[in-house]
Amino acid sequence: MGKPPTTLRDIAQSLGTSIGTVHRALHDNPGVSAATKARVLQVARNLGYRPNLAARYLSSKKTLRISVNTPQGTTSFWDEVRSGIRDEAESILLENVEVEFRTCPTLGEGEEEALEAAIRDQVDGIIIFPSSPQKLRAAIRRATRANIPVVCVATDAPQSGRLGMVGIDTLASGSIAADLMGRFLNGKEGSIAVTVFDMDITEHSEKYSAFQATLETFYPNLQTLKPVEDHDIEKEAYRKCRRLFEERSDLAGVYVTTEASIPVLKAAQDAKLLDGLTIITTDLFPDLVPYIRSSAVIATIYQRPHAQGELALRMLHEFLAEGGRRSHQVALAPHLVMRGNLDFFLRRQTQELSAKEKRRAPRENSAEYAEDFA
Amino acid sequence: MGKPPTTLRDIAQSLGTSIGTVHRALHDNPGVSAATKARVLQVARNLGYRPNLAARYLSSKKTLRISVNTPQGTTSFWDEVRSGIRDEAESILLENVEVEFRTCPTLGEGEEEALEAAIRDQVDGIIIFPSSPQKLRAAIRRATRANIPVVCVATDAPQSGRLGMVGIDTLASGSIAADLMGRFLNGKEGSIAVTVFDMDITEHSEKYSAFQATLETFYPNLQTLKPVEDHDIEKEAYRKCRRLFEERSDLAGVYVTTEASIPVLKAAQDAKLLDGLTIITTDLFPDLVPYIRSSAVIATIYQRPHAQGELALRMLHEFLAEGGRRSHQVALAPHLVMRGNLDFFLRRQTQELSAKEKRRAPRENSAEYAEDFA
DNA sequence: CCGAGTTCCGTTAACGTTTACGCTTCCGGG
DNA sequence: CCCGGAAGCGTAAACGTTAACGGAACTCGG
Repeated sequence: MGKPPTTLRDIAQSLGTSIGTVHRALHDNPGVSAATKARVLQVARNLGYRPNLAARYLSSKKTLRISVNTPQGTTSFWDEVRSGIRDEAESILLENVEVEFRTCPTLGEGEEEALEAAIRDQVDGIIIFPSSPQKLRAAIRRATRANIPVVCVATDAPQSGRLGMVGIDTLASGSIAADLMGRFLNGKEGSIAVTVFDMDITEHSEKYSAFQATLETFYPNLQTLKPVEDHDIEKEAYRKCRRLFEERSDLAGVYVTTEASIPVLKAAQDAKLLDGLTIITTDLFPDLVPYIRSSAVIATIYQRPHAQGELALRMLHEFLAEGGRRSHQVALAPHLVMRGNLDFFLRRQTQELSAKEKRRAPRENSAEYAEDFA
Repeated sequence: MGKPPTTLRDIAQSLGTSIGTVHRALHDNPGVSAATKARVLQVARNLGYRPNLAARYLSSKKTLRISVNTPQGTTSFWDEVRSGIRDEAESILLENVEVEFRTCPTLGEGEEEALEAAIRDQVDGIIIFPSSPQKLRAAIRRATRANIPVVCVATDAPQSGRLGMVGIDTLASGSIAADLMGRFLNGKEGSIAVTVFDMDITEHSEKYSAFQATLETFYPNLQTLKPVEDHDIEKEAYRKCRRLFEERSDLAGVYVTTEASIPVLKAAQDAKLLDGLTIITTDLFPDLVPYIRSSAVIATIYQRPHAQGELALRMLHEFLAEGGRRSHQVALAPHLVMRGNLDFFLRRQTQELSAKEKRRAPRENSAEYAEDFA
């Protein structure tokens, strides 16, 4: 149980070699013959060697540089993600993480260039939002080959070799939206519109089909319409929705799966449907608040950007520090925001975005603290 | 920006004294005069000294022992809390945490004794569920005076000197329950029953009043009844609810704020009201699942026990390791579980409870890993 | 005035890793 | 034969903290 962990010296001794050689072998640095290297690796495995991180950090003192490649964004979503990353970086015990933000001004613009820049800069890890996964696949693969782990936030980039990804569980989101929609409409008949960014994005098509499936099973009197793709372009969203609203007289509700809910709401307003429709949106940002308060938006599904940022950084750091232990696919459960609990989330959001007063707060009663810091 | 942090040696040099003296002064160990101690403390503060945790751990190698005092529980809630604590303990980078579980077989039985035992054992920190805060107040104060930080989970113990607490935000819970209740009942009139453990517990009275307030503001045609206190005694819950169900013919819904929903559901069933009532419960455990599937329970508010456990341990560890930086009052947002997303939560629950396959999972592509561990 | 006991403080060896440096051995070209 | 260089390996000094030991000064009873 409590037997002391094996060290480099243990390995060296059991091989009759030196600690330096062992170190070189384990890090495949030059200066070791292939034969000894193999023997070292073998013994290390047998003895169950695991590096002592405290010693490593103390000795090398090299800080891990990680690049955060995210878009500016039109809502506060990405600000929250970034602040989650920052918070997590600061709270790491070994203070050896340094984040560099490479923020793209507009969605999709210069994403690949920013990624290449990060690789060129030899960062130790990358957190990225792949707005169009297939376009970035090659670049991500290049990073991985350059031995830089990449973690995706919010959207996955399948078959890109990325280390992992953290996002919202699409099934949980889509299903709860459908379930609420059905309940709120309470037996009414009609059709439901769903807007997405693009059905080519795995997450979006998954959300859509989860919504559709749940609605079909539990509320067969409601019918899910074909998805409206808005590509996060305000005009496109407005135009397509406006048209839909005028054409479908049996429309009962709308589920906006992306952060682009404002143009949809404007379209509903202009079509004089804002009060008649049951609208469920996604995310939470200032412009949406009045709609929630007035009940025009009955509920919104909060994708916890702050938590996404925290987890992405933690995943990357754990991997870089000890060689990856945790699961590399994190699907968060979304939060549900309605009129009643809206204030709770707004308070928390501003807290997380400023995140100043929560550190170094005055203390009450602690000798340890007095000893160490006073 | 990147100037090197101050070390013990820096302090010693700037004072013309030795590193040993500085160490003794900062830890108020015996062997330093009051005068020099004061000077050391002063200089340390001026130079902004912060201990290097890696060096500390490397040198002392003492493991932090923390005691987890929780009840056995009738649902899986406490199992999940404990497994969250275990997971977090294992994932801590410096592997210096050791948890001792002191589980009380029945609620409230031997709680104080277990706490005293932990203090006697000289643990470094305690995580506790104070089922009746006022009874434990004195004992918690004793722990704090013995310099053992105490963190409360799920329920707070006010004015006990406890280091901090992590739980579910009561306002967010109560309000969302009310908001959903109102929406689901969709304009119907009637009264709503609310069951709690005991109105003396801050959390429960807060949940109740949040529910009541939200319902009153947004759904004035619904009326919140006086709370039913069940004290987590099955018979009491059944009896009181059964009586209420027979007396109030205008009853439209029930909100169970505790994990003791089964007796309430049984009472509703026996009163032939299971289909007529809109029931919102709390927590998620196997016995509740069929009720959710059958829609007898329309929604349940999941209090995220696993996350509570993780955060409690993290709070304690951060405090012990670096002298407490984070906020010491954590209020989590609850999750909403309905038919649609039920499976997501069940899957995740079993995953968290077993928590074996997620560690040391086979890897795909990592040189770092190969180097260090292979 | 001497030894024993305090009080206060300096010194030093750990802890496990990284890194720079230095020492062999071996090989090919002059 | 000797020199330059490279490949392979050992050595040792860091990194910042803890903890044990030792020594100087001072006190006090005998």
